[in-house]
Amino acid sequence: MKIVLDEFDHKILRLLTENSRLSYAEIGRKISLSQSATKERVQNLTDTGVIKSFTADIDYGLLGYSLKVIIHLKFKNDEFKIFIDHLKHFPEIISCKRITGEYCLIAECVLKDSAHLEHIIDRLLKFGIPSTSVQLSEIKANHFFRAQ
Amino acid sequence: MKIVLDEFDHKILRLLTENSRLSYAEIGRKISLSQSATKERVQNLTDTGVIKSFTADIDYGLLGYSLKVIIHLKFKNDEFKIFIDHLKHFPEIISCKRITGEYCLIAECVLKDSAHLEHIIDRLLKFGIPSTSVQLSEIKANHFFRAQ
DNA sequence: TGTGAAATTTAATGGCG
DNA sequence: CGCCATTAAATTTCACA
Repeated sequence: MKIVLDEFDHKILRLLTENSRLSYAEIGRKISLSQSATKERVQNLTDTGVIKSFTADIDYGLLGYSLKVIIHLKFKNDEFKIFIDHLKHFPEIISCKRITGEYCLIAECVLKDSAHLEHIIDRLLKFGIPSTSVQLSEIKANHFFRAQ
Repeated sequence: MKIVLDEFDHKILRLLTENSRLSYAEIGRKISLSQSATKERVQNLTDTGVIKSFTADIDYGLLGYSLKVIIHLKFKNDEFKIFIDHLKHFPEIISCKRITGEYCLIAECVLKDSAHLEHIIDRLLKFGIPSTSVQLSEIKANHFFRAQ
């Protein structure tokens, strides 16, 4: 199944990716479409699942969690499933994806300092083998890609 | 600098992380705060930078880009800077972070198929050495973390 | 900071091209 | 599908606690 979008839909997706709190009226003005037509399209995009969710990006550094790390995790056989069941006990892990390769999970983790990191690593070692990289800077974040 | 939030702010952050299009009135009802006080707080959270942005998450698979990969990139010396200048010519790369370790950049890339992937890898090889993992599933995505 | 009220702007719906 | 018109709801601003 492939959903084909027109120019209006693409513009809406771009605008909402850049600022998801724009009003329908505001979006409509920017793309020269009435407010009701804009609302209808946004509704369709969410109903079909093209827009998975509207979210806020938070700067955890400002809240005292200035260490952001990427943790790759390696497991024996299918033991990663056990870890996934325990993910809820790792609130510091704000995202986690399963990927191919030796390290089958990749997680983003938000931490106070290196002591906090050590504590998390100790806990992770009960499930698998972690490999940690410190995130230095964010070069591109959730950029909109215009599907052709 | 560390910003300390109270219970109201944390609840607002959680609600907006889960659905950034909630109205102030709706948020206010959920946390038992007037709509104007809620608006004031959301404003403060964005003005101080605690909320970096409001965005939409898009399902590129539904638009024909069903292959999502994580590409790690290795460079000689500081040649990664040259690549960063060319990032704008890689719209398929929707996020890119600088990290510590052998592979100093990690990018999320949205692709049509393996032919598309091959093409991207060929282009990346002009800048550095890529290592690619296919994203299998998203286990946790942009989860809210309640800073203590 | 928070509340409540008034004026302005949006959202939501239904009828029509 | 999109526009317009209408009603309900939300936003914005401000005075006051």
